[in-house]
Amino acid sequence: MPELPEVETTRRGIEPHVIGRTIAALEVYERRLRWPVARELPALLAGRRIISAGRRAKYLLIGLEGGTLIVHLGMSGSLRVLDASVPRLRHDQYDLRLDSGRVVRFNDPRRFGSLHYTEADPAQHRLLRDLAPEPFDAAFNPEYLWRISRGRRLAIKQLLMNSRLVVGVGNIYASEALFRARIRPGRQARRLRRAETARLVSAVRTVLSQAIRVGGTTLRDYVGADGSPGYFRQKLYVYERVDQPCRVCGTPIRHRVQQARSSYYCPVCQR
DNA sequence: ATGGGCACCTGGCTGC
DNA sequence: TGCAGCCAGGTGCCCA
Repeated sequence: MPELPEVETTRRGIEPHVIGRTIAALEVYERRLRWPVARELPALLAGRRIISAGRRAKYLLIGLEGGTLIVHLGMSGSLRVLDASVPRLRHDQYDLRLDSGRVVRFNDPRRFGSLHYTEADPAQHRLLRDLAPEPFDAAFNPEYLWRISRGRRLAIKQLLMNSRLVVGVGNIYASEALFRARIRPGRQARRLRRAETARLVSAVRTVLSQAIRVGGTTLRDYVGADGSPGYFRQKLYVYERVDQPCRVCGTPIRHRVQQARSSYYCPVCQR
């Protein structure tokens, strides 16, 4: 998916177009996403004003008067702001039509994305309530990572990608953060030393914020709200660079499969 | 409690 | 050219 930087880029992209706007209609063309889009949603949303565009982990939170839309982009989803006259394409599943004449259009070839709506506190929604602290919050700190990694036999990369423990980091940024922290992806979490947990917290924050700065990483499907790709791919140190020279020491980058996901690392820089 | 494996779905690429 | 097989940015759920 879109990982945190891509979701944040999307949030920033739609924000100026949606704040203060009223929803003219929600038009659902394909209800079958990861969970079926609720049939009653269009009737619930019509006429509501949008007051905020937020994010929690990889979820976009579109705040309305009296409720919140919870949007997930899955692996291949994107949200774009378009003129309502732009013809729909394959895999466009819904349009949030605004009173400005524009639409926020959701497209997701794999349909792993989702759309939920709640009138309660979104933080208490079942998809959000057990999420770990945001990476840029003070609560995500070396002490926190130290504490949650104690006694854990799973690989540190798996820990980074478990949203109950760390949020926002997916397969690309897990490999990239571990490279920057000089830790091999397969190391057991409980084997990390204090200094390493500190380096890793800082590496997660750095890599996410650098990626946000250039609009995220586009491998295939991802585009921002204006349709443009993210440029962080050019800054990747290890992801999808198997056999290419490490940008730090020149050693060929290695690839291994962990829990059916590709991991990339430098065998010299990372220990 | 923890951790691993599967499922959901489509498309693009590789190799026979 | 056709097609089988594999891989892809996520994550909830089930099982041991």
